[in-house]
Amino acid sequence: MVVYELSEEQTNKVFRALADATRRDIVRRTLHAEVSISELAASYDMSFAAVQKHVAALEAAGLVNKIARGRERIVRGQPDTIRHAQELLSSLEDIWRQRISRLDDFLADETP
Amino acid sequence: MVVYELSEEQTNKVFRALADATRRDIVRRTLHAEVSISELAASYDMSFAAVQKHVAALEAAGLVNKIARGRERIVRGQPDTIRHAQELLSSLEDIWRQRISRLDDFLADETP
DNA sequence: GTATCGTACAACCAAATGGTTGTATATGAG
DNA sequence: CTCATATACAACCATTTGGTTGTACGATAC
Repeated sequence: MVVYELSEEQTNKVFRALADATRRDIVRRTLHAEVSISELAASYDMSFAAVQKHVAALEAAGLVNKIARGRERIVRGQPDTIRHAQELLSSLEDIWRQRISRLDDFLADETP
Repeated sequence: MVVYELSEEQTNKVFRALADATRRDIVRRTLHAEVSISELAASYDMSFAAVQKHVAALEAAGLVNKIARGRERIVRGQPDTIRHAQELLSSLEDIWRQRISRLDDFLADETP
């Protein structure tokens, strides 16, 4: 049930974007409800421009998108991209599980 | 069913470590089978020291560990840490699902 | 023993990252 | 219209990252 393939470069961006507590918090908040950039900026101890850059990194990764509403930009989380990241991690776990089951087979063969 | 809590800093390291194609490949290979650092280094178009640094980043993130075997260091993937990352992503997805179900409730209320 | 292999680690470098301030521009309020 | 708000974006800076080469050292092969 593979949905879409992310390029290596896109995958890098997704994980890179998630490797920062502020950005993870922005993702949480924008998945929970629609928030403007200035509302986000009010929450963090950094400049508006810094928050803007974090949102831009998340947008480039496809983890959020922005829509114009009046003079505000509403940031919305993109659950699909999170699912892509989950699928990649699941595929890693599958590799492990296959190894375990290979080991089980081996043991079943060797110890009759 | 929370297993362990990763500190923010550890979480950063995990996602940062996964934000690189070479490192993701190392994780895949070390989950599949035990591999020495020099075996890994032979696969990538970069110096031994560069691969060593990638392994060190993965080790600091808890995504692999190293054991000594003779003069070799065997690198082994750590599926538990991958599971931690998955749980974090799942918690983000849950936020989204809760929002959808709140929206459903609202619609059920408003449209009798 | 000596030579070689596998690893560790330091020093160095260019590029990317994560923050800042400052300026410009469009929208909404009064 | 004027003023304040929300955003965009450039320029700048310190730190981190991702690579390099070189040196050192323990373990194995011969």
